[in-house]
Amino acid sequence: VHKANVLIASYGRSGNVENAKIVFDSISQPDHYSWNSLLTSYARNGHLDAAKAAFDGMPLRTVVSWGSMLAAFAWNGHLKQARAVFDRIPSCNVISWNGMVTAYARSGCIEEARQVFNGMPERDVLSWNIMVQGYAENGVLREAEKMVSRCPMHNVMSWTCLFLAYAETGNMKDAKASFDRMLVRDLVTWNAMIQAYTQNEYLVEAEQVFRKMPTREVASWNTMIQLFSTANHLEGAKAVFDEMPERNVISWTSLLCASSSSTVFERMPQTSWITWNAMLAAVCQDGHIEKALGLLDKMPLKT
RNA sequence: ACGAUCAUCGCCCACU
Repeated sequence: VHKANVLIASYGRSGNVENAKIVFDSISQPDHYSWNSLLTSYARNGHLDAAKAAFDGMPLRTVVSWGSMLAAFAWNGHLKQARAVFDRIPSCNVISWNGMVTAYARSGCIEEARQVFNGMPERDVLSWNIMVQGYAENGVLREAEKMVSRCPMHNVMSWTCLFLAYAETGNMKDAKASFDRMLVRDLVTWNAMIQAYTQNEYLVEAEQVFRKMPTREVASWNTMIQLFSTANHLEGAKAVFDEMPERNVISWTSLLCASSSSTVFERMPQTSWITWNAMLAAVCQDGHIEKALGLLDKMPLKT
């Protein structure tokens, strides 16, 4: 049974609701894990009615089932219903509370989110994170900042979210200051820093940060390609590309954007629809209508 | 027997 349950859950995660249901039906004695997995498969993929039916039909509703249902409503924009579910949960845990906070925060009801957050009997890292992200997304940087400093755990993700919110305003002074104030940083933080500099065309600073980084990963290198690309420095971009220890689709696509060259495109080991769009854009820019149409024909997925 | 599988955030890099 438990193997089947895992299957249901993974089908659900990949959006394959039909298969999830088939597996579920093949179980002679589904337990509450099976039911919950089925429920979340529906919930995650927008099948609200099916989710409701599963919820009503299940023999035993655990706090997980309630949580799924809450998330299902929240995801589909039914805040009121989500709230109704929340109010009826027999025994809330942190996750249920977080779910409710998330529901409000994501719908832009940051005040309500805050109220729920304030009423929480206990909070975990996620609770704080959701609030920080919520404030940051709504541009209330002062509150986001307060949240981060009040948070008892040192949480990289919160710090990074706050940093990104500053960076988005284009005020690199504030962004840098918040970066410097961080007590903990991880790769993502560093990557975000060079990315922010690059985007705001502080190319020298970006490269300095890149050099200073304790470790690097593909994303860091990719940003360096883009750095040279924004500087119109094709040779530099190529040099980075050759120098980097490993490459992914994004590396290739970045190089493609820098060079607009179809030879790069042909050499690519993998492509994605973004790659195709990038190539298409480059070809159109050069006015090669025939080529563009040819590309369009060959495109695996048109958007 | 216990455990393991299910719900909430998941933050950084490519086209538009």
